[in-house]
Amino acid sequence: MLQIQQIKENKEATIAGLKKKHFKNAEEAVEQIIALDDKRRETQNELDSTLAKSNALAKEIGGLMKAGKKEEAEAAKAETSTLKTRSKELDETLKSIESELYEVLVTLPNLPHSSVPEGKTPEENEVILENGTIPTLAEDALAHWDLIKKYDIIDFELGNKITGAGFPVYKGKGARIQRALINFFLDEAIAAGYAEVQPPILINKDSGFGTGQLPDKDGQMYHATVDDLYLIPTAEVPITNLYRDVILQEAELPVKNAGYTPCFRREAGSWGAHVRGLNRLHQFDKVEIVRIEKPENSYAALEEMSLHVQGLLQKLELPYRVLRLCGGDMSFTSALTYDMEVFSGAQKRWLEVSSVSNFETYQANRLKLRMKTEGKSQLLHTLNGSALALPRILAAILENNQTPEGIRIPKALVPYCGFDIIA
RNA sequence: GGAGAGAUGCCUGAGAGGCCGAAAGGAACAGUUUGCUAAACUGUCGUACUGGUAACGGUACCGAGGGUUCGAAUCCCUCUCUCUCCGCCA
Repeated sequence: MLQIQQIKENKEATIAGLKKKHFKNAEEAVEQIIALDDKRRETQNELDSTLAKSNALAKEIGGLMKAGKKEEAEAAKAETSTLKTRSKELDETLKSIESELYEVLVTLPNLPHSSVPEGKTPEENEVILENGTIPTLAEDALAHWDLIKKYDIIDFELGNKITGAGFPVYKGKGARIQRALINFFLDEAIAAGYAEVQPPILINKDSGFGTGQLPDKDGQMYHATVDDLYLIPTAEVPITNLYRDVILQEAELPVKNAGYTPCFRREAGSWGAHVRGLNRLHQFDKVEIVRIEKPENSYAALEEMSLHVQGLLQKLELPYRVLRLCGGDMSFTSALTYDMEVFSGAQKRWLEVSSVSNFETYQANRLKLRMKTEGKSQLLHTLNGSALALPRILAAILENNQTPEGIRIPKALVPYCGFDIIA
């Protein structure tokens, strides 16, 4: 959520930023917010002074009662009733203005960082670097959805039976390589200074609001209605919400957390030709890194996170590229996002495996995540990134490393797997 | 799931209609002092909105939401959560 103060002080920049994000009616929304805020302030001032008067009167009455001046007390009592109705009215007006203001405010996306390229579609994202060699596979190279059948390591049919489409069953070396990847990613994160956390994978509504999944994206989450809980779409949600309503000491910063969780996404309406096999699932595994930073450090932290993710890809010997997302393709809440994509040799396409973002104060404002400096509290910056999501990594490993003898396991992963080939 | 108890500031904990934004202690921070990994003393020490250049004010918040009252942390109702005991159980 954007801060009203900021919108007011930087009206033109706000409108320009919203436009870069392809938000419609930017001017109208900003004008409306400013007008509503003025009205809110005016109403609150009147309410406060009305309440101040009746507080003073109440005190007076108390004094009169004690002094035994009953008649004077009664007279004063009569006076309070008009103040009371007035303050009730004002309170209702204030509440309705506040909720109206909130309704408009939450529709505004975060403003993009100045380095974010103009553009609307994924094609307009900026490729900022490419690393590794694109593998040259044999003509008859198999896509991962064929490889998993050939070696019997992941079973979609079985998952269909148990749950439904998009819930695969990992078997044998398939299951073991999953476990290896999770441990590998967590160990790397810990080595990079992240503290591991294991959060719940069901969250309540407040948490959904805190990171911005609610109210607009509730259709993307599985909802356990009996208890009104949601299955997490990413560990970002529970981990970031650990710091909801928290005021941190400066010395506690930066906060660096990492956590493995399964992630659940309904992916309503997004199934198509490009989502075969492991490319898109309803349930998948991911190690997420989350950071809370002082505003002046957040962009340095973002670069560090990007390098951390790249390091993982290098150790897994996967060819990758890094994109800086354009205004139109960025998420609602992000100020700057890097996407990491690996090249999937048999599908001959890039697959997004990580997304690292700086949200600046956008999440912190809703979370009420602050730091105290010199007696004043200020909002902090939040960042997160996948490090990494498993399915597409696995798809790329399987495809790129296929040989007539079987699938070679990247060296870095062998100690974790306990085998070096899937044959 | 059944029964009981409770929810107060960073923590412990008092407060039982007006003198309470809230005692006291601890923690933390600042200063003074003592020749030293510390003690003593003094001071500061919740959040948000809001008025004011500022000094300094106003309002709201004692789990959440309602109600009674001129006046509620305190009384009433609803909800949520926590703890203890019982039941069930990985």
